[in-house]
Amino acid sequence: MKNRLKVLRAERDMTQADLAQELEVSRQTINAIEKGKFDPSLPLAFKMSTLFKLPIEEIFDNSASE
Amino acid sequence: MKNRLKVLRAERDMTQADLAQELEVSRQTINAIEKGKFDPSLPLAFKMSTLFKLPIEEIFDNSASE
DNA sequence: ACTTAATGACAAGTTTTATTTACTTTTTGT
DNA sequence: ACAAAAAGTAAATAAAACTTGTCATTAAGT
Repeated sequence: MKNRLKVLRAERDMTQADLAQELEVSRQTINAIEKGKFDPSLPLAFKMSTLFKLPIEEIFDNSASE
Repeated sequence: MKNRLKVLRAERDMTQADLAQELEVSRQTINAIEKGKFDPSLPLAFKMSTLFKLPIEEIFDNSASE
């Protein structure tokens, strides 16, 4: 599934490690999600939503369900 | 995590089995999610969102992060 | 050019948890 | 009261999220 994490990080001048720390996951997890290797759990998605103050739908793009 | 699945089903006069079939999961999965036993995967959450034509945030309630 | 920080990738393992299968209980309709 | 449908639950399996560790590549700063 595609996502806008990279951009959202950039807008806030955050590194993958920064984001990982705030979300309490490993840096590799952020990297993997960012690269579309797998999807976050729903709770983690909500955590991102809260952090970025954006609805999940504006962070993740489910079109074509990849 | 709490959710409004039961109500959303009722509004559409759908049974757990009906919903399960539409989402291509087992009926027990729907039941378990509905009862808050666990959360759906993000892809399944999106599928529900599409089916009910509602944002994920209006189906699932993450407040208090239970 | 050199050094460091940041990202990307990946294997392998762990662990959580989503999902299924099977069985029981409750509800609903007649 | 009975039968059938719907909902609930438990145990087991399957799947996938997530970690740790490591290394290679790219970007940024001095």
